[in-house]
Amino acid sequence: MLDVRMLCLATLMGHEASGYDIKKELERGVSSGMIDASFGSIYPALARLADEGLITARAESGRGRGDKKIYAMTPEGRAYFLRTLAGPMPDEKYRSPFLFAMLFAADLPRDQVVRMIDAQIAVWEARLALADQTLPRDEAATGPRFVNGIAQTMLRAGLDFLRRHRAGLEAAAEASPQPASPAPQGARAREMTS
Amino acid sequence: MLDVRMLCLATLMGHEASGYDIKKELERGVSSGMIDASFGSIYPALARLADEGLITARAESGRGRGDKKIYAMTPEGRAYFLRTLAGPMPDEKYRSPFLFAMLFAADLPRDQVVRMIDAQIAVWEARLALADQTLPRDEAATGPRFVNGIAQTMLRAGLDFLRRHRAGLEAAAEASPQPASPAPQGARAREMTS
DNA sequence: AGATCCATGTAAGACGTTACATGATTTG
DNA sequence: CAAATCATGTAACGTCTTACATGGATCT
Repeated sequence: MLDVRMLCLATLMGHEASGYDIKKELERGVSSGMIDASFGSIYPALARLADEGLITARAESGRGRGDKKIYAMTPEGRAYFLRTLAGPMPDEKYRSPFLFAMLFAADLPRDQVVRMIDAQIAVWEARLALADQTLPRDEAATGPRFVNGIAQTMLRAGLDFLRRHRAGLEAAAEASPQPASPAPQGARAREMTS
Repeated sequence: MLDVRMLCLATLMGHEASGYDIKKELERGVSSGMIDASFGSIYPALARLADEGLITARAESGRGRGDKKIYAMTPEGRAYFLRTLAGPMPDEKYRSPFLFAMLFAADLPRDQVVRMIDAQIAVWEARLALADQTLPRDEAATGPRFVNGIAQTMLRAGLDFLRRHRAGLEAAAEASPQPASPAPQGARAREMTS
């Protein structure tokens, strides 16, 4: 599980929505960055879910913009969703191009490594800001608050680490200046270890 | 990038290997948990990379077990790999069934939530143990050390958070006991938590 | 002797993205 | 009026997994 179907159902657990709405919530919601889905997968998924009776479709037209299909959970849908959450879940997967690239930091020019770290800091800071802003003081939303909390905690730890090591690299660069750019072959960045 | 091709090249950056070897290193290596690949994608990828001249194939037979194809980087392969690392990278994606499920903690029976947290603690503890053990005191391997370091830092932060909240849930359960709903199922292992 | 590991590969199918096709409405 | 946003859908394509097909070697 944890496919487009579940993503759609998850959104509809909160409130009814159209395919378009769901896409937007996945982009700028609590789970943004975690998972994403495109229209090409959302629309067929919604059609199939409606077929199976897990959600209902209601057409809304005339008002403001044109035709719009609004989907809502059925009791069977809710049951199915919660049952699936209780069932076996696939392993988590953290797919990070940044960490992958950093594995080869020693083979890359130091200034490129610094640039990558800066970029990652920016990404995580943005994610942290999103988490701060996404969840107001809604006491009832324990689930989202929990997820936001753990995300913030881990992001802050990661950012700390990055900032400390970035500073270390800068210092090392001043101690032994290294010409920038593409593959001077012998050069190795060294004092990352802390 | 960050597909099977890059995964194979990444492994071969370190040392020559067969398809089988690569699979195993991806399973129990630094990047395990981050990315995985199956034989069905590795073997074709290696064949294509050899076709393109980015790696060489050498057959090794007779010794011990039967036929085995050992692949090794070419200079072009190395250049291609590093060039790709320097190029544009896709966004990171953290796909966590656990966090996804926790978004709906309020809709799930409390003991199921506790069980999920315990399971996640076990997973992260295992990952942490792997990180501790994976990297010896190899001073030269700055990249892997960096990646391991940040992984440990973030995992420890996450584990802290989970343990604190698990304790909070237990306390709440004693204050207002709530029966388990869907399937009582039986006893559950509990001693993993530390 | 049977299970498990080593070792390679192919084929079918799941799942998702990008690009295409279409059209109304709002905003600058 | 042009551009962006709202809104839905289909088709082609890519990528990866699962299952299949095969066979030798090692361990119990």
